[in-house]
Amino acid sequence: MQESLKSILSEAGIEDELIQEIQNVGFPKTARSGELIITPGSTSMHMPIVLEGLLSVVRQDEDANEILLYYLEGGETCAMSLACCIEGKRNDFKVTAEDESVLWMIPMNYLDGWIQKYKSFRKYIFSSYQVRFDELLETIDSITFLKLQDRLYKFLLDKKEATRSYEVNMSHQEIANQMNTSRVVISRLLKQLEREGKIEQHRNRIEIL
DNA sequence: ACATTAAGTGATT
DNA sequence: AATCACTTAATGT
Repeated sequence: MQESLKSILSEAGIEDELIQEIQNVGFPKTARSGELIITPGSTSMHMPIVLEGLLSVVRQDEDANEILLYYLEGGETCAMSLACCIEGKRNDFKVTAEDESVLWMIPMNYLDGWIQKYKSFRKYIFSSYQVRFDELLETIDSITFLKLQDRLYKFLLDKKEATRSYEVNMSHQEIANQMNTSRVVISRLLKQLEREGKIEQHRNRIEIL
């Protein structure tokens, strides 16, 4: 696990000195599949780096409406919790482990200093923002310009990409929640996709063809 | 066998 | 595309 942290960081161009520090002050956190990692309303005191597994970042409003923003995979860090860290604000999103995951948690009080001291760290943070930002743009595009059926198909393909599996183990209800629409609508659209031969349905499971 | 939860469908707005 | 009301199918106890 220390190894994967090391290779992730050096991949990102971070010098050995800082890698050493990150290893010293951080600690590992494992999450079971389905576990909530960041809940809305909490204040995060740590910046997480994903070492293994898959996390989903979901935006939530006060009526518990939800919308999936993006997935986080190995090597990535959560830009949103970072922003919260630095600003000391409350989170207004939730992060869930979609899979057995391992995170490396770094106490936030180190971040400021590192950003000042290490150009490579600054670059790492900024580029992870960049990546997140691009993903958000894509999500916005999809919400604004795609018909719901295309959005749904894209949702499934993204999930496939993220999990590297042709199986999506979600109920219609869960999908509807993440896309902020109703279960009935999802059922109808999935049925259509099935008729078009793009997917195959089973209970609590969808196979992408 | 029965209850519970998931999925399918027509009608209406 | 959302909601209602209802049916049917799958699964757990």
